[in-house]
Amino acid sequence: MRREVTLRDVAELAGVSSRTVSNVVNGYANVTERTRERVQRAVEQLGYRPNVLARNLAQGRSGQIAVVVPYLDTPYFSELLQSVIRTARVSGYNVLIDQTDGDPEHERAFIADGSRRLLFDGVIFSPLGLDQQALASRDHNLPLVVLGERSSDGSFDHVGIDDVAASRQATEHLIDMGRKRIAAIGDQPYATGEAAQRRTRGFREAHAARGITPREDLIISTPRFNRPDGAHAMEHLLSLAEPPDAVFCYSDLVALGAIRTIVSRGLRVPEDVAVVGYDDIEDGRFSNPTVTTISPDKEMIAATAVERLLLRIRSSTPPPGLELCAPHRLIIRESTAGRTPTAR
Amino acid sequence: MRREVTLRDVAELAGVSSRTVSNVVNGYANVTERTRERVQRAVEQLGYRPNVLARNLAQGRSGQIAVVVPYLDTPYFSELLQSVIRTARVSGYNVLIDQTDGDPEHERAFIADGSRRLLFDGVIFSPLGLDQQALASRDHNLPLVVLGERSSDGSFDHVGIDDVAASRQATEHLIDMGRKRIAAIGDQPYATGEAAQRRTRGFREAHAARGITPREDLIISTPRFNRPDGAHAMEHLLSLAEPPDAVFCYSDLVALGAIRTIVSRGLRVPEDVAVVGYDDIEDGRFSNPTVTTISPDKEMIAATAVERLLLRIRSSTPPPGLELCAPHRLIIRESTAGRTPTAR
DNA sequence: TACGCTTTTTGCAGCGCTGCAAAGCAAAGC
DNA sequence: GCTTTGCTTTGCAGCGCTGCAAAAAGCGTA
Repeated sequence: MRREVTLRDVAELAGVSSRTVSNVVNGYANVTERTRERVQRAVEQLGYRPNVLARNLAQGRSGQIAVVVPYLDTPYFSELLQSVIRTARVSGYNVLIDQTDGDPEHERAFIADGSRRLLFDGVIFSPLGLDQQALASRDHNLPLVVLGERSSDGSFDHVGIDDVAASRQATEHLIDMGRKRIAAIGDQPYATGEAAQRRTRGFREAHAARGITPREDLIISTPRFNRPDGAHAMEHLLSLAEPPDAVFCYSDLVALGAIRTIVSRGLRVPEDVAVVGYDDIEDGRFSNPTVTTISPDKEMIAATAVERLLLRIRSSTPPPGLELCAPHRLIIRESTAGRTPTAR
Repeated sequence: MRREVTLRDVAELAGVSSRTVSNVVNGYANVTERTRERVQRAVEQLGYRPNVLARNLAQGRSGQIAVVVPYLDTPYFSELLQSVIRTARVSGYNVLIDQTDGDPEHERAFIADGSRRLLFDGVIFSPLGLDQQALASRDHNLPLVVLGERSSDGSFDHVGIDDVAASRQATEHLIDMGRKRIAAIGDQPYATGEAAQRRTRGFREAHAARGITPREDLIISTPRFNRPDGAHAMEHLLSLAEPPDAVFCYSDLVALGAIRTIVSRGLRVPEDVAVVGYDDIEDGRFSNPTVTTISPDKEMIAATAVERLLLRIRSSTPPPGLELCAPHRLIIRESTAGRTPTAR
């Protein structure tokens, strides 16, 4: 493997200093057209490519941002990641992705122990196993934007949607269609379940607003928000003496799992049990039945997260940590409204 | 922000040379216990963390591998990526992920133009828009493993399953359950559609093996393998004078889209139309009905790809490019077998 | 022609680490 | 006592690029 062409090689051929070549390559101002052309020609002739590693070291930055999510195969995250990658690319950043499996140690390693620090200039982080306190004890020099769980403590930005309002809206939709026994699947009544708890709060607020008392035995906890969890929880609910006639699920995956259980018991959605999900993943737009859901504006969440992170990376004095709220809307589909002739 | 602690700082405190500290930090042999301890203590006292950027430059490698896929939100890829990340991590590699949206220019940039070269030591690549020829004109110094499309030209490894055999098996299953008019959704009769063409070949072979002539108008091309494509193709098929009574779909997403269309027309799966998919993504295990599918051994594909890539990275003389075949099996579910619990 | 000012180009000193080869040193052999 | 052998430790020269500050070159004006 022949030695790589360096700045110096180009400089020699073009008859200028290596610093000038660097200036041309990086598009700095204050280079005469004549010089620029000469250098350009030498660059092409030698097939010069900047050495990213050397540049990184000299600049003390890597041009990469990391996105850390619990599970990559969760459609919500992969759809979100897609937008993050596109947005970051526009600003010249590569995206380094890692999944933690929700393991607190692994999550901690990413934002605290600095072993990989410098490999990325900032992190967009979706915690699952780390509580507020662990999050606070992180490396404070690391620009950080948090998604989903945890609210900001002022030292980082948090991007999400208004979970309480969204959940309330979803629940009110079920109440308003005349359902009397509404279940909730996905509560997580412990330190790391902030988002789940916000959704439960919205669920309760909706009941309160309509003057109803929710049945506590219909609020089901699940360890994660995936299909098996939903299927399992629904089995339990259907085995009750007075099973629910509607379910608010804290993710579309949970909803799909629940629907699967309902249908395989020979019951109908929405006639026997109406179902609302959360996240608006593509699955829910093509399932049978299609799933009514809370649709967060993922594009905006991704764009906002990247934008805030780059701002943090670029500013010498860290900007204040903001609580940023993206819009959401309730999308009504078959799982609460009966079948329509053609899929949409 | 205080200056980072360097090797030299540690060396000074421990009273040894910086090279020795380096040796200790990297766990090289031939360091006396006494020295090791002394250095270790200094490292901890100062909170020293190696500077990855500097190490990368000095070593001329980055410790990262890139995985390039067309679409991150395709469950098949995100499930596969999950395994790749886990496997790579064990060997001390970070995974840099990028999606190309199937854009040939973008794909090319990754494996040919070297602008990001050095940022990763090797690439696991799932091409979509690049044909065999474009693939051949890549940077041959870049260790490469290809997934899915394209077979190896001897200069890189290709990992996949036996598409022809799998497709044949899926189609035979439909024939053997007595279906007469079997459609195929997902053919791509152009240079970049190798995998699709292999599946079509298997589809034809199955017919030939049973002495049947497939109806050409039931072989439908689709630009991609996603839900909308499947839904759309199915609409066309159902509008035919003699619509099919079975469909072999080239991905589970296509199958889910097709099923959605069938069901929303008031027809039943599998009674009116039986459906087989490909990939065995989680969606198909919880959909209504669940989807019969070809299940590639994703764990093994991921493990093999990473293993071969690391081998390439580590060897000075490039090993021969192999054609590696992971096992698969046909998993029969409701979409070809009727509902399990309570039929409706 | 000289002077002050702006624009362009240059030289050099690192960034923090590792490869290489030589130096140091202790135990073993003559 | 002196050389040989084998393990430890060291010094130094980069890796290829950019930040900084100073030098050089233009340029308009006195």
